[in-house]
Amino acid sequence: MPGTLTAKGAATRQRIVEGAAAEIRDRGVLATTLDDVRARTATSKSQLFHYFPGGKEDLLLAVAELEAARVISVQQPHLGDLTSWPAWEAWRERVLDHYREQGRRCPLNVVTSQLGRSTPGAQAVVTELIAIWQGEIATGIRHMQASGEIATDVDPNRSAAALVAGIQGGVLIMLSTGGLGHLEAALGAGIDALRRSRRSR
Amino acid sequence: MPGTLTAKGAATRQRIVEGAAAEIRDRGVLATTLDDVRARTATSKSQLFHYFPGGKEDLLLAVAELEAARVISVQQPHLGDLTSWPAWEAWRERVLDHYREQGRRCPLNVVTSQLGRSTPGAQAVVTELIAIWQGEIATGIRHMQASGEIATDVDPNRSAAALVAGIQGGVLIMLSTGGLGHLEAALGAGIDALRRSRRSR
DNA sequence: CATAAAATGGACCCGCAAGTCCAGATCTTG
DNA sequence: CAAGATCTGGACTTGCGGGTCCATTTTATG
Repeated sequence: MPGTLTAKGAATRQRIVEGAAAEIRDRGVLATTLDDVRARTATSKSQLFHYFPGGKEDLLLAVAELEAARVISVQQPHLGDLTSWPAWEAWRERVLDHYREQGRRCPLNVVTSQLGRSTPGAQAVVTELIAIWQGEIATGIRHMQASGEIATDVDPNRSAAALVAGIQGGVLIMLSTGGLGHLEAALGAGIDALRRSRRSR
Repeated sequence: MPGTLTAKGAATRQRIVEGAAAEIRDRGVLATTLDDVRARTATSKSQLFHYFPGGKEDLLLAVAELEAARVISVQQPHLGDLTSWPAWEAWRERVLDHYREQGRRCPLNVVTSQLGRSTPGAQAVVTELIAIWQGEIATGIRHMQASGEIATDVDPNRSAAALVAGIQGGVLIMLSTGGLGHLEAALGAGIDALRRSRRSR
């Protein structure tokens, strides 16, 4: 492991992580070998272990971090600005569009399900991702409560948790069945519940 | 592959599947080798390939079918009898209890995420499981609509889909974080939405 | 420009686990 | 009880893929 990274070194490291992520997206974690990554990124075996001393596990962890960041960033700027019903709709559409075009490949779920429970590092990545996601949604709910669009007896964290769970499940089901129906239903039901909260008191 | 199974043969086959399922529950798919299964079930290599000519994949598929059946049966008889609010509550408790005690191990999600998208067989198992689960819930909703406990403008299939997605996501998150909060929130929010439907019109 | 650290290439090792094979035991059924 | 199927034991092969090693080249820095 290098003490300090050269500019060239940092570039190579990044190339490896991105190449590995792409390979995994294309062919799955199970089917991706270090040799595949090596071939795709035009690097040598020693480079892989130079930048990821822990071997494959290290590399997978770096990929998981990259993909976790992607999951959030692809929802922006909508996710950070849930301040009106049209904004919620825009976010909803964005999420659906993303998974529609991404089709069968949810890189993060794939990666984490591979090393999910095993390594504490990967677990931390997932936990943080969920926390951020849920936090953004909860902030949106509080904002809507402040402007009187959502009833104040709604628990922002709990509702956000339910919504995140629904999205996760919807994506998971899509990965197996190929259908977007469940994701669409979960998003719709979750947002509808918020929207109707005012009227139901 | 045997043309017909002897009584003894059937027993052995079953012993293998159940042993493999237990091993996977204990140590994960990744860490489970055919030798582990062989040791645990007191069988020989040739027996494994005698009953599962397709090798590991065949065996995993059989395990997936077993676990899928378990997922449903553990929710019975409640899942098949969602005809009153107390019944819904009982079902909810059962699901939570099950995953609470099962802790970090969701055998089905583990198995399917391993070969999920790859093999059409495993995909069929998951698709069918989801369909049955969702169908049972939808039936319960229709029953409650008939007795006036749920508003008639609720789409049973869509609501059931959202609920199943929430449960799946909640379980998935529990697998990574260890917390039951999301599952609990998803179940609570989903049922609450149904319960409030009458009042919100 | 000298020197030490970092980066690179690629040959090599090694263990593991899936899968093969066949001899022999056991069962079924006419 | 005989014959053909089914079942079982376990040694063996094989390939793959993660990980090691070291020689060589490139880069930073005084």
